[in-house]
Amino acid sequence: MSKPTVELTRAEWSVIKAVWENEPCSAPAIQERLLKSTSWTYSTVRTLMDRMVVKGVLRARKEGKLTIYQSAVTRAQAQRGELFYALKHAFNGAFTPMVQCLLENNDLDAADLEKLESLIKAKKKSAKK
Amino acid sequence: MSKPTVELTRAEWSVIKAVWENEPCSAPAIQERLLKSTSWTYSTVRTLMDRMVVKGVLRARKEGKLTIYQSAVTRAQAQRGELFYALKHAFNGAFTPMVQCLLENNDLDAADLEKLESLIKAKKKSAKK
DNA sequence: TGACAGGCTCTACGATTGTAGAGAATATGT
DNA sequence: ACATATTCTCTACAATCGTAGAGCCTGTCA
Repeated sequence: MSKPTVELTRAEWSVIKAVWENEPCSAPAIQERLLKSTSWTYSTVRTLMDRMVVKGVLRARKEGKLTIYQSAVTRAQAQRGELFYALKHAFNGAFTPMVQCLLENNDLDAADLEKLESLIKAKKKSAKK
Repeated sequence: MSKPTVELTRAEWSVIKAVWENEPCSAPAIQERLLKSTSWTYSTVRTLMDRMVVKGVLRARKEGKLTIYQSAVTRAQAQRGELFYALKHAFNGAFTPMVQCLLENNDLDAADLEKLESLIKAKKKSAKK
């Protein structure tokens, strides 16, 4: 009953990240926020946001003349969507090769590796229960 | 000097996977191959493949009247591209949260977890060296 | 020699994505 | 009452993506 897998385009990712960090917020606020990274005009941002409302990833409400937006999907949901997309298409759903690819292509320091190990241990415990 | 991050669309993923399993191969062969899953016509597949040549993810050569295709990127390259896209956009490049998300949202059995642990151990060793 | 089959080339068309301008509406300070 | 600034609405447009039809070539088999 929660959104069936969320899918965001590149531009939409920029927007929703800004929204998560500011919500509830207006379109001009988001445009401001994104200026450094994107130099998009108000029109551009607004168009994106309205399309996202249609897609159901943002929600909009009118407050006087201002339109106030907030996210309709959580960061975790969106992350899952993105990750599962990759998992499904690139790795045919195979989990381990995916992690393997991740491990092989990143410079992880000892601390990262420790962290991962403990995550796995925790997972083991909860699974075993 | 290898391709600067590969990006494939959904349809292109289907095609290139079929190519990897058949190359070198002709467009009709790929169409055949994909019929079960997609029921795309020859035209569709051919168009996709030619666009992929332009993008540089396939390579084509003429053999008599037949056009023979093969991949210009490896599976690993493409997987990396997809994964890094997700890593960058959804996780702002943060590795651990990504793995965490993976762990939290999949049913992994004990064997999977063992496998992961040993991957990490191996990585630790090679890093430390 | 004429009908097929298989492959090819060219063109198309609607949907989505990235990007934005023009002009209306409204509030605000003077 | 007016100039200004802010926000909004509407419309647009090129690029990419998913999908495919129409018609041309050529080898082959009766």
